[in-house]
Amino acid sequence: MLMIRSAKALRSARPRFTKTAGTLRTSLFHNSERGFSSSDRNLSYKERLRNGIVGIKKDDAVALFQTMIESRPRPTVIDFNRLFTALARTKQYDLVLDLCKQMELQGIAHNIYTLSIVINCFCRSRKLGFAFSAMGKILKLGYEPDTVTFSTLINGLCLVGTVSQAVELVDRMVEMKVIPNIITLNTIVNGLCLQGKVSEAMALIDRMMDNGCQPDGVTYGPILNRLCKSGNTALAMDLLRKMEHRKIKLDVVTYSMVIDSLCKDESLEDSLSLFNEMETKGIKGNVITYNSLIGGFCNAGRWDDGAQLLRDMIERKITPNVVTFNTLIDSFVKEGRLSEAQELYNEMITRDIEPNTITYSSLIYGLCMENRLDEANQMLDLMVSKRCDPDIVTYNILIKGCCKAKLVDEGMRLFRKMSMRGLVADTVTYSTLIQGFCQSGKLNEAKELFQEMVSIGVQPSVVTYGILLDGLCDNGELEMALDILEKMHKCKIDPGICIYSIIIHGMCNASKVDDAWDLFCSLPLKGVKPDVKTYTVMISGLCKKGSLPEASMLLRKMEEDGIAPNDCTYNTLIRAHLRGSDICTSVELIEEMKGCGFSADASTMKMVMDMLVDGGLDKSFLDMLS
DNA sequence: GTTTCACTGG
Repeated sequence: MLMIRSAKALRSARPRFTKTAGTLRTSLFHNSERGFSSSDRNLSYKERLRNGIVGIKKDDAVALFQTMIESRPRPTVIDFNRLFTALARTKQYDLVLDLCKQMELQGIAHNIYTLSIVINCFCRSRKLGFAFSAMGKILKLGYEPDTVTFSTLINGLCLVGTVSQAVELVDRMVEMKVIPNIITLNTIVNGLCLQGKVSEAMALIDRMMDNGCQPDGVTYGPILNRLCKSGNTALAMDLLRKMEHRKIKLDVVTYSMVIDSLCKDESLEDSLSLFNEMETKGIKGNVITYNSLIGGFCNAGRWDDGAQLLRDMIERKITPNVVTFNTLIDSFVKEGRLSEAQELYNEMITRDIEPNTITYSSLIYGLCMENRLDEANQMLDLMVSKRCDPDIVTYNILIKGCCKAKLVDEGMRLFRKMSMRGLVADTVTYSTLIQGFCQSGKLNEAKELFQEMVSIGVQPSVVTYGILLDGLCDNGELEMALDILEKMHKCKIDPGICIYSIIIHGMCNASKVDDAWDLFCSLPLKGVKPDVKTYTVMISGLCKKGSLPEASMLLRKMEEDGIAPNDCTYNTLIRAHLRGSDICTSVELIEEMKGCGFSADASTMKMVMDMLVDGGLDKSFLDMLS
């Protein structure tokens, strides 16, 4: 793999940097993210503020505040502002507002900084009215609102989605001779992006640049994110180049967004070259960059390269996390490589990475695919014992596994177990079980379950209806299927082409090919466009009725309508013509099918073999098929 | 000395 080779070459070109365990530990203890110990509480508030209050927890903050209030001489408002800022950074806005009020009641007055913090907290809590009141208080107290005060309020307006008012406020601040700065601009750009107004955001930046304001990485972040999330990867790439051209420093986050977007677009080669470009500039990929790449490789069917990337990141001291392993495990499982997925799970445990619900659900899915239901159930017990709660997806996977193994009663047992654990069955749960009952020929149970979901207010989806109608048709209850179709019309549920295909199929199976044909012909009037499945089902019905010329004509019509036949369409027609001993047309159809890149399926091959044995076909026919 | 803005993975 080219990329990995080049990554290795890069690595050897850079100086190695190894942190010892000792320095790591020291740096950890400098960090105030840990809680306060009892000895901390004996420190003076000044020392505590100085020791660092980053990431302070609620209880510690309240205790510290209490100490400050009781201290004599009183701390200055500046010290309180420090505490409030730290708390606001942990998003505890209500607590900040509460403590601000208490401080005031203790006779310590707000200054303009405190009021800016208060405005920010109100804005972040989407309480714009109170934020503007605080602004009024600033004016009443004779303070002059500055760029920060205005920017904070502008951000508040952007957060509630009134970006036009935010822009008006910029005009107001300019009138008041307060100069907007880069943060004011970034705030407005973000506000525009929140509203999906990417073009306006870009235009604003250009206008600002004309006025001598230089954008930074923050300016473009929301735009780039928006472009990537809306699938405009090419535009995101263009913007990345524009940023480079404008000499804006790019970081790993910026690159990762575009790399992820390229991976999602299945442009793996482009994402790899961007990754290499980033690393060549000395910007090292992080776990998120690697997770995107691993996902991209797995999606492209390059599972082993994905696993190799995991090795590569470990070697480079980029620590994989639960997402890394989940991506690989899920991908290996879906490819039927369960044992490798299980090895990855074991490696997670070895590396002290805690599996989560997604990890276990993937493994349970893998076991279900192999009909290893006992082990799947054991896995469920294992995750519960490890305090990892199964969710509705986990249960849906297991229930589907039961139904697939024709153990629908076992599926019902899980359904009840799940409900007892407080999980509410959803449309997927009910649909799966209804399908299980239908496939076991237990139509009454299927109907009852359908009734139950409707009566408790779980909305059946088109998929649910499809499953039920298919089950009814397959079990000789076409009339009831038609009744339900009627009900769907009455309830204004758009059946969609899948449902019509199922009904047409049911009609053909019930030897009502003429009814099926009428329904088929009425589809355009209903505004529904037949797809390849609808055509194939109808062709199959005509063949069954013995109307081979009509069936062949329908093949031509679907091509005219721009619907490409698939292998199933061809095989259906070929078998029908073989059955009718029309060897000539069969040969023509086979040639045509081969030209489309399809081949004879198992039942066609079986029919050919049988006919060879009976002498109904020449041996040369077989050569043509291969 | 204290206040404002942003972005990445399942």
